[in-house]
Amino acid sequence: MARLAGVSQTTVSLVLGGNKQGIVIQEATRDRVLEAARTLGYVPDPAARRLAAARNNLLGVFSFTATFPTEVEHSYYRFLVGIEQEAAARGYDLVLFTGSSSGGAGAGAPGALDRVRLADGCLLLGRHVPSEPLRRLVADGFPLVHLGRRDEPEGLAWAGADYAAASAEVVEHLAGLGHRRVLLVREDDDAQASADRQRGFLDGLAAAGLPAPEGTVVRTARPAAEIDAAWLRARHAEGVTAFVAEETDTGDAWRALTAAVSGAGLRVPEEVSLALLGSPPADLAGAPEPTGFDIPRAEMGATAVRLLTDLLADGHRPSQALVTCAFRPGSTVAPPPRRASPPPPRPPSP
Amino acid sequence: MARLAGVSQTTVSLVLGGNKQGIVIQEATRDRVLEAARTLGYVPDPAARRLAAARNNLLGVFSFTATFPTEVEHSYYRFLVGIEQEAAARGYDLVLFTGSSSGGAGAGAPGALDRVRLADGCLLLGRHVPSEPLRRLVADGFPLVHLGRRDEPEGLAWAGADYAAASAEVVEHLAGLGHRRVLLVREDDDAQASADRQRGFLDGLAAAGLPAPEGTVVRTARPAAEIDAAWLRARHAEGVTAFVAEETDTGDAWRALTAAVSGAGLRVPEEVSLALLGSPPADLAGAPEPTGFDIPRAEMGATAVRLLTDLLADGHRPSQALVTCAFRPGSTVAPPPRRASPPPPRPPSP
DNA sequence: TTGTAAGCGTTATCAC
DNA sequence: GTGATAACGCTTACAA
Repeated sequence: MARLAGVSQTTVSLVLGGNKQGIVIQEATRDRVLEAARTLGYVPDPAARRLAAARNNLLGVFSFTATFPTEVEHSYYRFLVGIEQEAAARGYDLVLFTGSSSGGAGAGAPGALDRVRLADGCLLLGRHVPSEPLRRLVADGFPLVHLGRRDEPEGLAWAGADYAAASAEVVEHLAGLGHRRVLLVREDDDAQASADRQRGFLDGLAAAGLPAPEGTVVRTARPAAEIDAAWLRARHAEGVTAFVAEETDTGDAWRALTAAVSGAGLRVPEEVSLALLGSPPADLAGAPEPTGFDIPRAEMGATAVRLLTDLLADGHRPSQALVTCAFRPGSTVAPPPRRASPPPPRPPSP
Repeated sequence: MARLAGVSQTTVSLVLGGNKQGIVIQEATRDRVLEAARTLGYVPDPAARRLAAARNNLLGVFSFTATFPTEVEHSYYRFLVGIEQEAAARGYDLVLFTGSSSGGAGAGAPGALDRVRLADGCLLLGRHVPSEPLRRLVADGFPLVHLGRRDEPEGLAWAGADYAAASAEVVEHLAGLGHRRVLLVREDDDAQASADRQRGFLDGLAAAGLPAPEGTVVRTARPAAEIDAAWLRARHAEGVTAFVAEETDTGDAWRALTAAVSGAGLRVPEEVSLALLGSPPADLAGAPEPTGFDIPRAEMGATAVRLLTDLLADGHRPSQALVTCAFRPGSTVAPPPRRASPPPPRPPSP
């Protein structure tokens, strides 16, 4: 203990700790403590600190899949960039709770989530955060911020991307170019992110005064199998001039779409326009840049940290923040070819 | 407290905690405690248990550059993959010290390194870890493991890649193919990793019975400027048939080399062979795969964690581990063209 | 301005 | 087997 190096324990705590009480300490004493601490390399024990004061300047990061999966592009890397920066700027260190990594106790393990109580507050990552343990944490008033929209446990704070607005913007861009029939290809799951995109897509259609007949939104669990050249040619023949895919974990929807178009022998963007609600998968890095929007992951991470530290500081009630996604012009969209403006007279095949 | 719900505190701890002592507890009591805990939604406070147990199951990760730079390829990502997995498997959480991120206190800030003491032990990342603060930590017996070889403070444990052996292997591969004159292009710094590669390179030359005349190792601080088409043509004219570059943070050496070769109008591998001691930069992903070796970063991370937890567990003295790098055949190496086998008769330009 | 003492919620060591 | 009781290292009234 640094107390050996001069003064008393209280003083040490006052000097090294926040000294929220505004107690005045002699410059000399202060320096003596600092000096001693440096000499001994003394650091207050976070656990003890947290136990006594309920605060230790540690922010937790908990994800229900490995935080660092083998494949970079499937990871939370971009989020962490922002999280780390913002946390550092605010004087917090990060605790990565590994509860859910393969080999670990597993996210389902009872108490896995409870470990986050070691930190002052915690960031939650991932689509599939189990509700039950979460609910208790929230009920206990433990400061939590989820990365991504999440309505589930009421009162949970979150920082999400405004997929809806960005998706609407893409659709309106398409409409402005003259497209009248636009299709959305999405995953067949219930993720909030997918739902938001679909809502934005439909809103965009509505805003542009375009109809959204049956079949405008295509849900598929296996894009590679269902979205093929024949399918695409059929839709194109029906008068569809633009296809929109959502970004998925695997990027399969977009991959299937581009493959189908080239399989159908159609040129992009001269004959068909393609848009992607998110970023393209890494392995398509060489291909022409898709029109769509970028998910501001780093900014979302930073925003989440800001939300969390605000929560910690003034005990405000949990709030939520929507971060704007930047429109990406890309080069896969153009005005539709003349003949396709109105739906062709030939009756659509059932 | 669950003690209200039946029995005593000790019993609760025994039931809910690990019960390492192997103490036997009545089934009935046990159930009563479990039941009560569930009813009250009671969860042992992790901070308290860690305080009492004098261990907090936290492994530190400290780097002197931001742990998550904006560009993925410049990051410690691959290391973290292994670190996270192994830590999780062993029941440890990770503390990411943000001390060195932009916006933070800065790595140079006094006491920045001392903060790691809040963890049970710490992993050190990065080439340029300052020695002085480190030395004290080591002297105090704080469990530390450096990622990468490091002789500096005696008694520091490390987990490194066997660059020397892998580099030698690459050179011998080249020699086996018939190359007699091979050059190494390396950075002009004093990193251990560079030194190891150079040593392995020279060892490989020696093992193959090849000479290493002056100029065999080219040190350059600005590869892009010095390694150009003219330079390469000159070396080639002198009889050099293979060029080896080390992997650097920026990948510049390799990038310069490949650019110089194509600038000189030489075909790879028909006219010149190229090898890379490490992995190619991400932006060259589309190019033919360089012959060389892969740095087993994830495995290094996992090994480091293993070393560290061993240190924690049985208090063994710090040890070091060398992880083998896998040879990567690639497609940038082939036997040298006939005429170049012996150095050409024409005198080398000075 | 500085020191004293009482917890914070567990775990560990003993008697019972 | 189970229950007191003393740490664990710190913060925070409160006393000096």
